Amino acid sequence: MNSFSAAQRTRVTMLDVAQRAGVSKASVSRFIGEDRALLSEAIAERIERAINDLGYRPNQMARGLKRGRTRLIGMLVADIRNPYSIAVMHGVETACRLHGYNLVVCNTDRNDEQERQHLAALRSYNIEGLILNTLGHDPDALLELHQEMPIVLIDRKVEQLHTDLVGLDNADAVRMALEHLEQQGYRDLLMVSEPVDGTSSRIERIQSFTSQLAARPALRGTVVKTGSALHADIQTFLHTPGHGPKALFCANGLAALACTQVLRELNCQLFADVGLIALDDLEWFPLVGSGITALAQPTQQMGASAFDCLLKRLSGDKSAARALNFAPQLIVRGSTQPLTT
Amino acid sequence: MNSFSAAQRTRVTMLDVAQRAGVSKASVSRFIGEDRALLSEAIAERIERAINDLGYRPNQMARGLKRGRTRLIGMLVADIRNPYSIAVMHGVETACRLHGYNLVVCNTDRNDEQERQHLAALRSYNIEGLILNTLGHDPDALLELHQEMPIVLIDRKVEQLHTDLVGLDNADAVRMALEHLEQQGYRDLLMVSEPVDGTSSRIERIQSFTSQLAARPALRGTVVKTGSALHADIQTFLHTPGHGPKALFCANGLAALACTQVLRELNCQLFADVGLIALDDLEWFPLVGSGITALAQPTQQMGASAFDCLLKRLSGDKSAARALNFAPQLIVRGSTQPLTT
DNA sequence: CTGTTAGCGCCTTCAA
DNA sequence: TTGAAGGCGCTAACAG
Repeated sequence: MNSFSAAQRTRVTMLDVAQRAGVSKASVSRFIGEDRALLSEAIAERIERAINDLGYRPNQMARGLKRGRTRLIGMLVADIRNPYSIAVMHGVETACRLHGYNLVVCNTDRNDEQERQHLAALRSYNIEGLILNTLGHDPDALLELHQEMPIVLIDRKVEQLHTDLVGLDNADAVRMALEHLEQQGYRDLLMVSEPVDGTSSRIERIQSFTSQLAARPALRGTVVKTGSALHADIQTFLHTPGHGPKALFCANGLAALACTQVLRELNCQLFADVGLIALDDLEWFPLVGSGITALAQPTQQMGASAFDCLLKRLSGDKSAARALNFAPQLIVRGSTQPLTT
Repeated sequence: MNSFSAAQRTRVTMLDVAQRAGVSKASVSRFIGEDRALLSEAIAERIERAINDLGYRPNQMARGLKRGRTRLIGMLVADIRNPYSIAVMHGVETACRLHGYNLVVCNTDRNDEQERQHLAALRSYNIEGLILNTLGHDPDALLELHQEMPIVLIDRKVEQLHTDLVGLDNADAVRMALEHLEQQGYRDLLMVSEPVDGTSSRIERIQSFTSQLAARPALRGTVVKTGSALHADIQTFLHTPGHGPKALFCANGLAALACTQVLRELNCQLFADVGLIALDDLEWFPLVGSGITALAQPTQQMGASAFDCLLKRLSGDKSAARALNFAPQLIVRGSTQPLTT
């Protein structure tokens, strides 16, 4: 028994307030809830004073237990060290605060077992809704969870899980990238993606790349994955006499990081030897070489939208699941300067 | 009344399990709690089966209400977009999971009002302990909170709040930076810090810089702050004929970002014209110019330690508050290559 | 308008 | 070893 658990037991409760104000608990409850209008001036004032004197704060656990409303939103993130996740989370968090919700964030570190554990935990805290950036390796668990609460998927679809989805318009993003690269004079492209592993956004980006290339006869392109072979893949790409000026298309921020590292290892002139465009925009993009051209996702807005979806569902919206596909914004920097060749 | 709140009301409860297993709630409670040893094999098995059949998950809210133990840890972060915060948070989160705790993260965006709101919210959820990276503008509120729960400060001290502190050994970090810069041949230094604003770690770094310079007669140095004047300050520094080779000392990651931007705007050769060392190590440091030399904080470890402190306090440790000052690790890159002049 | 009365889901004596 | 009963702090009928 330490001083803290003792102190906790002694926290001022609704009963304390009621007694001090000389009213019933119900009145206090009305005061702190939505029925304040029902109270007389006099009583309301006494309660208010008592609350302030005692420093009373309602216990959300107890409220939640009774009403089934915890005002808690869960967010499960596959990789919290991905700046994209942080940016979205920031948007969610802001929206939560604006609406009186709080956010419980769990990071799975791309680990299935951790995802399982965290989902169980979130459920046990009676979160009202879940924002989910999942590996999707266990759709059944998610389906079951969806029986109990609204879910919004972020960035990645899950087979058979028909929930709202907030993500990027991947086809359009790829279109913008290809169009820009072609305009600037690049002809020979290498798309670099993280390993797919069932991630829908990665699949969509790669498929869009492949299919749209077919519609742009001026361009040639290949796809490779990040990992130990990346160094060799990029080297091969650069040294194979090609179809014309070469550029890399990085499918997300981490791929951009990996590619930039490799280009430096290969002693490339950044970015005179090879162009580069990246999906996602990171704070250091302007600083590397002549700057990295980016397709920035409106992450803040996406986070806010995700929360909005949840809120709508929580207030009874039962319409069909929607997919919100946001458009990225092209930010041109030195890595795709028009070629003068 | 929507399908979700309805579903929630229907979630399987301890009573359901008890009935299905043909035992009392008390036995189920013992099974899921720490008294499983008291149960007979037969009953334990029946309960276990019932739990699995029904997919029962104990409701943490109810448990918390009864026992005062919510297994919830709060973490308040001043700026979630600072990679340092993320890294520490990642350490905390991992430690939490290992010990069966969950983490509620709040971001104040460096805003006092948001800090106040978030602290109130965390308190209302009966978190058991708090990891705090605060602006420290309202010590009284924190003192009061500390009556109720253990607090561990991260990076920043708060006057009169005598809690455990996890941070960097700032004096030693500055010593390492100065020693390295001097060894590499730099003589004229400019320290760039974010505006102090009462932040203890910033104050300590600046004070250490000033006082340690006095003990190194070979060096000269000045201190400036990030902000709109930074461009001019750095320009002046670079163009003032000086005491010898020049280098910047960035007091944290954000200062490093700001400085690198300015150096590019000034068309500096990164980093032939001027040296640079930064406190904090960011993923893009190797990619800029010849690479940025860093003093990396052991963030993961710091996060884990913070949680450890909390755990100790929660289990009754009442010893005097400790300050855990970690040492950074020097990572030499191109920005401080030995000068050959 | 206000108070009384039942619980929300769980844990914890206290008996059996 | 097990069960019954009371209550954690709060809300939601129901009376008055």
